[in-house]
Amino acid sequence: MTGRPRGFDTDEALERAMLVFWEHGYEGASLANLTHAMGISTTSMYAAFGNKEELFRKALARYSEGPGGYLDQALAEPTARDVAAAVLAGTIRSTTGATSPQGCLGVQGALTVSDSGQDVRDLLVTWRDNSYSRIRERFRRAVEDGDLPEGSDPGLLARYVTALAFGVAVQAASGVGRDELRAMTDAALRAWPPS
Amino acid sequence: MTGRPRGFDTDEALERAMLVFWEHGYEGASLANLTHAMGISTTSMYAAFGNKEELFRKALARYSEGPGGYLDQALAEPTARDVAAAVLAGTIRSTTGATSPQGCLGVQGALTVSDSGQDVRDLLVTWRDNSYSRIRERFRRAVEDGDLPEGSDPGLLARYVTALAFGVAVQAASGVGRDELRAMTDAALRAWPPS
DNA sequence: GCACTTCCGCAGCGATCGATGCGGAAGAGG
DNA sequence: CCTCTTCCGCATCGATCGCTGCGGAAGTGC
Repeated sequence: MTGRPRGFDTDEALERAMLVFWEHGYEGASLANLTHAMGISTTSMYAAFGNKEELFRKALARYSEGPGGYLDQALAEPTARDVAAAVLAGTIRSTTGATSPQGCLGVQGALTVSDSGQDVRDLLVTWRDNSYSRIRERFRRAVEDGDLPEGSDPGLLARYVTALAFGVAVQAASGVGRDELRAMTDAALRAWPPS
Repeated sequence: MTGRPRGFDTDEALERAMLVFWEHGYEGASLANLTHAMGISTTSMYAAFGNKEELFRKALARYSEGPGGYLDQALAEPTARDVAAAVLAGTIRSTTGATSPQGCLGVQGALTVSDSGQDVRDLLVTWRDNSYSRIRERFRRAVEDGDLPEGSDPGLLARYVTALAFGVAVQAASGVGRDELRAMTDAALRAWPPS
């Protein structure tokens, strides 16, 4: 038997949940907030997503492919400079959108947590480290290609780009505007690559 | 009449509370965590500090004068380059200490909050903006002094330094080591000032 | 020693946290 | 229409949240 079909759109509900987590963080978003925004009851949420932590994991995955999808495209840019520029431009666009929360879910989702939230904090630490590692590997390839000066440290350059990106995310979360951040990263990139 | 004197050291208790807020954030630190670390009962905490939010405000003030005190000294450096270098060095030292929590209280204390924590979030937004503004004013003076090239944008340079500092704070909170961050900021400063 | 003030441990406040059990409603297959 | 499966609104769970009233203990000034 097939049974009664679900009465709401799972993707739509997950999108709404992602936005709430993005704005309030994992622990700052209560189930009441989430289910209200998703338009479903707590029962339906548990049946469809498991529990709050699983919901967050799925929301983070959706974030990575949606608002955070610029990273994939940035890594495909032809030169290391273009990669750095695309990462920073994407970060600024995503963290200062007019129709979405300010800042980056991967940064502000769970930078600090209570004793019971350590798993989610670790998840985001891994998420940020994964972003760093992918950029570092891309720069390593750029060195091999002769695109970056011989002897360049891919790890150092990736730390630099991610530090700027995370710094942008913090400032965006504080309300700093898109144009001002863009002017700042433009200036930083004029001195690319740092040595 | 004088009455019975307080049975604990207020400064010591505030120091302990600051460390708990630093590690877990404002909302991630429960009263049970705080009072246990402070070694006092909730009653004593309320009598001495008012309530949780007031305790946080006092802890933040203590942080600004203690672990965050490097900013004052950095602004007194003779050149803009030295100011930038001292800000970044101080940030790294403070966010990667072996005996204190990783990261920066002003960043991770309340980057995102629940509905009831907006006041504390705004407090930290103001705290970060104040740091930015002081650096900007210092750079403005550096331009007047001829220490920075004519036409330099003090606001842009201050955004750059604070973005790096906040980026360092996020990475330190993720467990990135002191030496690696130091190498990164050293490289960034070799291209100072960005234009 | 006495009177008086303040401190602080205990117990518990109402509210909210994440998470569930129950049972009628709703839709699918025969 | 009937049966069976699934969905989901309602009520509520125990735990924890920030916070406070009570009252004995403790220390101070006379």
